[in-house]
Amino acid sequence: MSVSTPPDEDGTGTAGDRPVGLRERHKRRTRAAIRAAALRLCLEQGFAATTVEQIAAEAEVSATTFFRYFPSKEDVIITDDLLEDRPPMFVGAPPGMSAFDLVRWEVRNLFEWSAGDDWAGNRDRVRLIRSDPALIAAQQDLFERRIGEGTKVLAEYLGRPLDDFGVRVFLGAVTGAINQVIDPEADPEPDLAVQAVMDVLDLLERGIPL
Amino acid sequence: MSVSTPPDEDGTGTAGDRPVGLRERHKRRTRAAIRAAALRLCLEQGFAATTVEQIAAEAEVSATTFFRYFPSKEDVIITDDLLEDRPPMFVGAPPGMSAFDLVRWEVRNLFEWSAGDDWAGNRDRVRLIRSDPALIAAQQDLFERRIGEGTKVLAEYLGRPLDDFGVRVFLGAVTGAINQVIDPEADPEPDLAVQAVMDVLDLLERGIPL
DNA sequence: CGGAAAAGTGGTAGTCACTAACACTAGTGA
DNA sequence: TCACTAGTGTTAGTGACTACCACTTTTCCG
Repeated sequence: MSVSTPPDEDGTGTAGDRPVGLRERHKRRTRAAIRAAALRLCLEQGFAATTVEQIAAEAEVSATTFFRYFPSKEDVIITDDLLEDRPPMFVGAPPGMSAFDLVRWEVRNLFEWSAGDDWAGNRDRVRLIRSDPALIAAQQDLFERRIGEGTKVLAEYLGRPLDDFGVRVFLGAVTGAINQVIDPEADPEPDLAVQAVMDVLDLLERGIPL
Repeated sequence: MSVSTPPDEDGTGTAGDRPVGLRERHKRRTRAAIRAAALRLCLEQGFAATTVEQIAAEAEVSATTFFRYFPSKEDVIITDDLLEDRPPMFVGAPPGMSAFDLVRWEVRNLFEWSAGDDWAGNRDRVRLIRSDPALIAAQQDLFERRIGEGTKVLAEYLGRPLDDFGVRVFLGAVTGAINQVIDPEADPEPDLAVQAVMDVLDLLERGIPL
């Protein structure tokens, strides 16, 4: 059992579900090429100093095409097809856990999952995101949206009404705390990050002694 | 004692500290005029659909001047001179409180303070901010920055090392939870909002029963 | 009081993210 | 093989924001 292997994302097109025609294959390759070009250029020059035109040129497409693949300049960096294809948070968890254990379970899964992928687990990418306020904001945004979904699932799991006050407070507190702790980490050893998150959860569960 | 009266912001220029020359007076009036124009137009047409040129025209200045007063289009709405001039969070609190009581104290002060002001307490403004993702993001940003300052002050107040792990977790949790609760409120009765925040703090202090 | 310095303003031109419309090409499915 | 469709490049445009320059007004000081 455990976490299933992430699908390949490198453009070979052996993964997906239904149609693996020439067209589909080409699209995946282009998408990956744009991502790679963006990361390369942004690491060199910084995100703000890199223009969409440059990225497009490097990936050998037009700027228009860039925007057909990614709705914004930030998106090319923060987006992550792997996570996108994942079910919403907490879905598929074994029943009967406490809210805290449920989060622990989800966090562990998340890290395991992304660690196996070239893009999602890419250290340079993570570092890049932390280096630019626009990227930080965009990621925050994405995070928030996921939490919105998570709230409903969590409420259901716990047998509480949707949009339950306690559930909202819980998730807000957990994610807020995690954000504070994960964000300023200089060197993002993945294992260290997981440990920090677990420490946060322990602290919140037992009550913060302040 | 208690909270001091907010300075006037309406352009009469009887408030500030040192120089109340013609120039300074004019600047305040212009600043207020731009704000008013922006709010009026954005409430009518929505924030996204309102251009800086329109706002500038309505306030009878050039677009260039607009950007001399406000660094971005969002800034004209989310910014708040009152809060800007306030000391950082937690400064001036009576000693010896717990972290939770300290936050309660700060929140109460904050609400009292802003309630007395035309701009900071403006309901339309609050509603407008909630209506547009760009404004929400910008406000979040401002909030985050304030919390950064607050962390240091809080650590010092509690006699802990700066950037203490527990302090960071505490503030992250508190603000994250508050965000979740305050944000989706349809009708922002100020007193209701305060009550919600207090409920959040109680919940976090006692431990969330989940 | 008068005149130089400083501060504020408008206009022009330019960059960059992003969108809409159109014509073109290449994979797809019958 | 032949229409159909999806993907692409080009062009033109909008809107936020910046840099620069010339002009006016306030302030400061001898």
